[in-house]
Amino acid sequence: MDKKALFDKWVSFTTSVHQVTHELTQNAKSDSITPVQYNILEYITVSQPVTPSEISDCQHISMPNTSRELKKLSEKDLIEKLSDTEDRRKQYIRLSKEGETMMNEAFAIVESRFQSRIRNASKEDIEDIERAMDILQTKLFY
Amino acid sequence: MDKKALFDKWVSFTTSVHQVTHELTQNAKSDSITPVQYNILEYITVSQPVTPSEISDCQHISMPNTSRELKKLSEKDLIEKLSDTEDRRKQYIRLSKEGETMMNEAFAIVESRFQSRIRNASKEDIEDIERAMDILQTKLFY
DNA sequence: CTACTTACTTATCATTTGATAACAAAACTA
DNA sequence: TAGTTTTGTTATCAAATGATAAGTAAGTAG
Repeated sequence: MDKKALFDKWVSFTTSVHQVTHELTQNAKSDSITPVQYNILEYITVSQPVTPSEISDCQHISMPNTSRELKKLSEKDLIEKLSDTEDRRKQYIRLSKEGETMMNEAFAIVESRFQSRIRNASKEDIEDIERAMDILQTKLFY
Repeated sequence: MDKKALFDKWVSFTTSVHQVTHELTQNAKSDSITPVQYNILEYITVSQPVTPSEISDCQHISMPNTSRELKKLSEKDLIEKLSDTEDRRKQYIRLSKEGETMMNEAFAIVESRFQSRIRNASKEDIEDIERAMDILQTKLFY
């Protein structure tokens, strides 16, 4: 297989990943937050504590818009802001108790859908899947 | 590894896929179309000819909004609408010459970024990547 | 032929998102 | 200390997106 064919395969593969991700995550989030807010919360969940700048960089949202959305999340009591004691310009963002509860619920829905998707997979299948994800994450999606 | 751990790995994996996809595709599209319009064109590109209903289903856009965006793409001469001769309610959407040119340019940018990402991969790496994508597409992202 | 369904369109409205300018406060640097 | 950079905020505006109601035209079923 030449490199052009590998690219085509990559296109098809990523399309499938996006498709399935959408299936598993749709309607999992609470209606009280917007899609962008959910993405931010998801990022905070796996990376906390994070600064607004990091959120801005990783989620590709401008600082003013990041600040606005964080303010809204804060007003909804889903996150907490802590000032860095060293550099008082910086803030550390964490999920609040409520935010954690909300994200746990969302993740539980997604996980149950995920588990039912692999319900019929054999032990060998699971190991194959695991290995394949490791390979791709190391060699392609680093 | 238990199934919970596999789920965690899946979360991390899909996050990476989305991250890298974003890197490779950012600014590849023409400024004259919106992100949603690009997604629609991308779908048409790989699946043409398609009906508005199929676009609506697969891209998760309501029929009224799909219709609106297709109208805009049509006004920009990027797509062509053909009525089905059998069932005259149906339409078949295809890229126009201009639409193809635009999508070819976008894909060329993405592909060159993709190729430079795997520039350092050995022949074995390429084969591993290829196999891993096959496995995941068959067993997980079907 | 009538009623119902399907495929798509038009119009309208509210919300979300993205972009920009202007600002403030803290930290760094020469 | 004066000027610069970093980090974040506020305000404002335009564009993109999502949702809904109402309508048309073609096909289908009784």
